[in-house]
Amino acid sequence: MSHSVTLTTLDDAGVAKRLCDYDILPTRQRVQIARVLLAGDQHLCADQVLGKVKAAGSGVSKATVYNTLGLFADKGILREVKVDPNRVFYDTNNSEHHHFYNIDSGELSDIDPGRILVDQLPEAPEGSVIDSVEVIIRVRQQSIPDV
Amino acid sequence: MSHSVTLTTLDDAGVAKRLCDYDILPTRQRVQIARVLLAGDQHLCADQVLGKVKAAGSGVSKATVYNTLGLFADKGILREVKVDPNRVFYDTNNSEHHHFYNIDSGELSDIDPGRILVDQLPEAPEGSVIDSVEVIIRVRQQSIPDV
DNA sequence: CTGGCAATTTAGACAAAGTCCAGATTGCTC
DNA sequence: GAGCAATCTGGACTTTGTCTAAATTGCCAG
Repeated sequence: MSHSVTLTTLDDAGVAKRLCDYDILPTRQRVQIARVLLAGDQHLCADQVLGKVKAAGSGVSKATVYNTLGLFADKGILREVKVDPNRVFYDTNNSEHHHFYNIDSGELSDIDPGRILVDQLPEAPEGSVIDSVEVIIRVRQQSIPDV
Repeated sequence: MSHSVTLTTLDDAGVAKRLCDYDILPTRQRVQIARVLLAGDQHLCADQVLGKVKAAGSGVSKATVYNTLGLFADKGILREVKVDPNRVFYDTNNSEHHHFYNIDSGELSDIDPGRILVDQLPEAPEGSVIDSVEVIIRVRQQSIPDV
């Protein structure tokens, strides 16, 4: 039932099937991008995905990577995380959870869902409906205390 | 005691004093930028601040606006809100609160602090300390239901 | 098979937000 | 008012992402 399982061992056919499950036509490029993404839980930005796809020897253009990541997010196979004003992260864990963002290293990590609780959600302003709730805990590298 | 009071009637001397309170040397440009910002509670991005400063007939360069907003945020006179990957918002309300972000209109609004509660804050990952906690509730324009 | 058609992909031009730099100004201090 | 540090400036540059028009692909009917 869980769709956030990620297997490094998924072959092209498996990836293609996964895409179909999400109502995505599995073109060659999409399968290649999905293979990179589904190699374990991770938080990547478009540029990193492009780099990894190219490193894997697959020719996929920048525009296609951007289009495809947007498509995947729309279809729900991954989640966009907007935490850094210069970069959108794509999270292969599409279940409900929140994030730590290390402002020094630029790294994103998941918060154990059991360890945080948002209560008393307010109503959206007149004429709007809630789309998503995101909690971002920004952390810094622990500084060495002054002696 | 509250430093988030904003007065449209603040004169240059008042703004300058305010800046000094925050340990900011009140240069001409900084006072002009502060006057725009302190004209009521608002959420502006750098571009909008630049536009307003120019509209007020004051010559201030783009670089200075960016530098100054960063400085103001560092000093705590305003807060950066990173909710949109292409834009940093500066919030003149520097007290603890969270935001609604309307993804259709691009508008940011405050959540009444009494209407939301984050509980059970998790510990930061090994070697890091919490810098800030931000809750963003993304909302959409309520769509007209299909008939 | 083969023509036709829609969806997808592509390279590269473009756009927006923000940073960087080297030189000019400003404002203190003595 | 000379010297010096801080600040400001225009403009080039960078980064992330979007757009466009043309090429490619996949698929179906005949």
